[in-house]
Amino acid sequence: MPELPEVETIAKTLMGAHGGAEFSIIDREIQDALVLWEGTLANQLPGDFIARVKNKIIRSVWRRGKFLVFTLSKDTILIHLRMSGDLRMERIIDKTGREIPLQKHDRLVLVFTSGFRLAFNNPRKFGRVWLASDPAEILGDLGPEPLDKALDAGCFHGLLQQHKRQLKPLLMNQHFLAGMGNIYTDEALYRAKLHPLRRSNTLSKEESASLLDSIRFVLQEGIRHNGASIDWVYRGGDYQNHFNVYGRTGEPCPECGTQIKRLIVGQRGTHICPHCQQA
DNA sequence: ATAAACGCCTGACGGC
DNA sequence: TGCCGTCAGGCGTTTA
Repeated sequence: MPELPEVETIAKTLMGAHGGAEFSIIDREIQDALVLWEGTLANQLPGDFIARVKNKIIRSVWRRGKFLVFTLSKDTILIHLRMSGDLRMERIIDKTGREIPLQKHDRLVLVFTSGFRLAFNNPRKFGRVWLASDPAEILGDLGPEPLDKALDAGCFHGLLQQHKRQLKPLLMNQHFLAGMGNIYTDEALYRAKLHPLRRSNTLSKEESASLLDSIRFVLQEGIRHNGASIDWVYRGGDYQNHFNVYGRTGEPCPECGTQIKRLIVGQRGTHICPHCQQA
């Protein structure tokens, strides 16, 4: 499910920003970890992972691209939710003293001494968890953060010029730019009035600047709405009610009224206004 | 260098 | 009701 705004929303929630301070994982001590599906661990054996996180304290939570990063008193946990991952911070014991059962597809659980636990639910088993002494081991190859002010229009134009690729797959390549996924890429290209198959090196400086502006706009709007909730994977945000093209095949373009068209680009469902976004 | 094809997994949904 | 194809917010590897 999650792209940059959804991961940002989760990170803020785990810092206590939304559901209240008791759901924060900051300064919580990890009492134990349950590895319910071994494949979840990308670079550790279950026994080694559990031993290394036990009795560690979570000092900070942050996001890089679509990765969630927990800095521990020693070592770092990194989580990528991929398509269907979700995190649940919840009480272990309910008010009547009964233990709350784990859910179907819970793959890994961090148990805190505070009486809460963080469950990593992951139906499709695509998501992964890493443990690293240095987070750069995992994050090192990521492209720039789209919301980082150090990335200016001129710089972005230069990056686009370095490739002769279709815009949409390039923007979704995490080595090129970190955090864009299928939805926000479609929305950004629509807002910039650029066709997803346009070659990246054919953009003018003005078009590159407009694209960067559009990327930032849709990401910031996504964050402001606490992300998007779609289908059976629900996160609590409502940005899905503000999509202009994604999932709106056959509906009128808000700008010109032309029917939104669905095509396949880079093996991904892609939504455009054929009038506003000319090839 | 670029991109298509495929694999990894489970679940929802629509058509028959 | 069940079966079947299609689709799904991601990404790595292989192939062309």
